Amino acid sequence: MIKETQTETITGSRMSGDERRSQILRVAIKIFSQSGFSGTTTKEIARAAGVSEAIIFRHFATKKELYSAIINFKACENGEKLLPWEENSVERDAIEAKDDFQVFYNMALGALRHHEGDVDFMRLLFHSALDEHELSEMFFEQFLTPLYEFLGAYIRRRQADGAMREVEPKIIVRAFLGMIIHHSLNNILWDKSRRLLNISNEEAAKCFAEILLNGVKK
Amino acid sequence: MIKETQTETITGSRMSGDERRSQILRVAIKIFSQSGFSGTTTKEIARAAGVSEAIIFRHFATKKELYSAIINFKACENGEKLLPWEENSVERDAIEAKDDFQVFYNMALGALRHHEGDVDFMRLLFHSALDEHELSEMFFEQFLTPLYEFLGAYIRRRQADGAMREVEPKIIVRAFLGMIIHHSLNNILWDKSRRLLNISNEEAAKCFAEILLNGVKK
DNA sequence: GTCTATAAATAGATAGAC
DNA sequence: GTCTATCTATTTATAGAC
Repeated sequence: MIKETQTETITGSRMSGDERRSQILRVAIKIFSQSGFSGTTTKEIARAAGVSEAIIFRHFATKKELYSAIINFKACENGEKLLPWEENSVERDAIEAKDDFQVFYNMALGALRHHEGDVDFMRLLFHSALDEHELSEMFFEQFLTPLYEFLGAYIRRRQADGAMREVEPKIIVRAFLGMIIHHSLNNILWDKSRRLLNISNEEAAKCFAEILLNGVKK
Repeated sequence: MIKETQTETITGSRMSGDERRSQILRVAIKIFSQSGFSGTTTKEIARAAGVSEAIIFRHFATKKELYSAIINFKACENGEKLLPWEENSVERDAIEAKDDFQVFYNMALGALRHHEGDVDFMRLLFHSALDEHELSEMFFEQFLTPLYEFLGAYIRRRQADGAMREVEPKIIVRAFLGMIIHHSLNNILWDKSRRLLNISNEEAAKCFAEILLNGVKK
């Protein structure tokens, strides 16, 4: 009789409470990201995690609590490396040196790689945005807003240097993020087979950075 | 006793079959766009339409059929004015005259206005993309693909004229659509109160067109 | 064309044995 | 920590009266 997990590799012995909790969360992220909150059943999650539904409800009081717990789990998983652009030394050097291409190229490439490597979370983010779940608000407050301020501040400095045209920096940021996020969104949602456009992350980052910088240079 | 519709203005007399069908569809679009397919109940739709659930199932055999019927309904509602860029005379003239700014500005402005005026359908489109429903595939085939070809062809001509740099046209299209769609997406999903960036459609279209055209000009 | 009432299926959540 | 069995609420869908 199959009792042990079917999707996880750890088999043979019973997990500790924390291990099981983490495992359920990892599975839940995948399932929720596929079908959204209301499209996902606790039964599905239980099956994918290789446990009974009752176990789910021992670790999480309600389905909603499980969904919300994903936020913290992800936050911990990423350590404190939210706001990645501030910790990356290549990025810091490029900013220091006012090497515009390196700043924008590295940011684009980092984002594209991150999106590609965590499609599940990207989908979860869009689901939560449509559902108006708090996860979406947190993403906005803790990630999007700081990013706009950080990039906006850099652009403002370069405008003061006379290196960029006097366009509202936030609009420039939106244009740039638009290229990047929309490209990832296409890859994830509509053009999974890359029929419409099939380019490497490196090439995309290079083109986007060039278009933007030529677009705003003086 | 309240029997007549609570959300529709036509009251007093009983509707014809077709009228009722259309009314249910209009209501369904709104509700589905808010909560997605699995997040929406037929009871909700019935209540919002001011009819009993049984009526819904008289007009549509299943909930899924109702969801799918939205596609045709929208297609008819838009008449044959899909691919709007090919029918707009201002747009045609601008293309004829090779007035790049007018071409890109008008396209951006038209799209932004359209998104703003049909938020429900935009949300529906994203829901269906995450759900991998056929509506999303149709959008890709019938709208996105032709748009890439159309804009891509224009860019190719301008490259042949020596007016634009030799960058893969599809990448340029993606960058441009990215600015536009991501801007609308922000307005609809994350920045509904416009705290992050509050600009008119005209200003957004102008900035995006300028950034793109300077970005790719020779 | 519309309703009330209800069947049938499925969802989330709990109890109690091991 | 995990299971089987079960309860309750909700949801889709149908029947039959008006």
